[in-house]
Amino acid sequence: MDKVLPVVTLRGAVDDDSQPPEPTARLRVQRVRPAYAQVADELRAQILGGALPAGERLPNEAELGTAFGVSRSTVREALRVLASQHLIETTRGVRGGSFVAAPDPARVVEDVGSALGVLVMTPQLGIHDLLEARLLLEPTAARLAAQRADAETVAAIRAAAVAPRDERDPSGFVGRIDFHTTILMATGNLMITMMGQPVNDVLRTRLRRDGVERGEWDKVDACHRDIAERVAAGDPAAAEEAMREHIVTLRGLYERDGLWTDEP
Amino acid sequence: MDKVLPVVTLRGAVDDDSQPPEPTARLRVQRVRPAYAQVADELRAQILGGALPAGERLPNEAELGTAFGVSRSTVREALRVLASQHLIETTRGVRGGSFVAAPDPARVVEDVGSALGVLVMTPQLGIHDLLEARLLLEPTAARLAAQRADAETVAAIRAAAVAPRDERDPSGFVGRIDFHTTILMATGNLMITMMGQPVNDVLRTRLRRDGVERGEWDKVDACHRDIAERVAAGDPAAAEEAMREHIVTLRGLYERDGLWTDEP
DNA sequence: TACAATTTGTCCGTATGTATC
DNA sequence: TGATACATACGGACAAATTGT
Repeated sequence: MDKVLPVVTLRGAVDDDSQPPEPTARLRVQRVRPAYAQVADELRAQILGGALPAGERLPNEAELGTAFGVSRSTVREALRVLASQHLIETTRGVRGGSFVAAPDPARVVEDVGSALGVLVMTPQLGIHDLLEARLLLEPTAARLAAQRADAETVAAIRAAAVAPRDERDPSGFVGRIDFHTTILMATGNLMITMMGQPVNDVLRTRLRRDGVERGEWDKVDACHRDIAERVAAGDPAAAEEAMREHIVTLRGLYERDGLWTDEP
Repeated sequence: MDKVLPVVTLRGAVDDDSQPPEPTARLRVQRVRPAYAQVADELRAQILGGALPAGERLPNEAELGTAFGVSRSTVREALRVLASQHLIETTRGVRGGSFVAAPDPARVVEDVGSALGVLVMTPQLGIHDLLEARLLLEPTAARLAAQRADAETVAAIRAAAVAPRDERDPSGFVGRIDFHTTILMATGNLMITMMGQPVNDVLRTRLRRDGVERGEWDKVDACHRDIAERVAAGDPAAAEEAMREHIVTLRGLYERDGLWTDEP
């Protein structure tokens, strides 16, 4: 309870856009920053600034309230904000409380994906953009994978290439997209994985799985196995080219209409 | 107040991981989903599902409470979660309330950037990964820009190539672009822009700009002008190659240590 | 200018659920 | 089997902000 210092707990502080010489500003200028937001800001700054290291336990809600000079309800609203940004985790019971969360790549990928997800229904982002991005990213990813994959990773890629069909995914649709995710992860570059994953997520949720003959999916599976083998062989150029051709083929499949739906 | 339908407002519902045959699970399984989270989930589903279109005004907090069978405090915590994810915006006063937020590319890029920000302090994501991702993305972006940029875009690129660095321009999406962002946007592909922008954001905030002789920055500016001219000339291959060389050079500059700081 | 209406913001008090010892 | 220490949830009250009259 030492580190949480409410430096300036000014009630009703304005967030200082300093617009006295601007009487024309009409568009909803947030004049006062609510207390819960100020508390959240302060805690976030302390977390990101390293004052509160990962795993650190925060004071309980009542103590935070007195420390910041606000009520418990206000503290709770601030904590909800931080929790939804995965900066803290809170558990109940004695030994419970709010703890600074450790950065988790998987969660960040999720966050990025869901952040991008809200854009995908806008007319500003169409399937053509997604497929172009995929064509930009994944062939090179395949190249890097071929350069770097160790035995374990190769095994994972081979496994993903056979498109596991479970009861919830009889056509293997989701499994096929997972192959692409596996390739991305095989680059060993978390940034590249995170850039590519949202595209696959969106395709997974927005693409209709029916209306395609089984023969087409068989061809896709063959492509995947081919790519997997080229990666396993450690042949970067071949892997890249195979992935490129595969994606171009997929693009034709997707855009030969009917597969893309504007309704989720 | 019609569209907000609390389909199954079960209090104390378990989120069904169905792990009765697993008594060994020790690692904090979230057994019950708190009411505020359930409310947030339901509202989020309605927003993302399109049942609540952008701009729509939600019922006030009291009404939401009775609709979901929870108290107003609980509703408020749910609303804070949604607001922190930029799914709603809340204002006070008559005519105020909570409104479904319109998807905003600039905000999404911000979110992605801040989500990534928590990762760059971990050993799992180093500057090498960022620069590799940049090297993957931006040369091709330059190629696409050279293929597609119209006169106006070319002018913007030229302007960005000579724009002064280190200038804070907090207004808007276009306002705080640097040269690399301009190139990304010139692809005309929002997905590519959003994939590349976080990298630039992170580099901008985490890179020390001092400790480099002015001559080095002059060379960078020269590179930018060179790339801009190749894009303007509509020479995709030349633009791509220039950008690639430029980034490789930058990588050397960054990694010749001292430029990367682990303190924000 | 003043006042009323509406809605979020904030507080308090209390009770309950949950995990640990 | 309690006892403890947390978060979770409720309901009511009032304050503050914004808009309209």
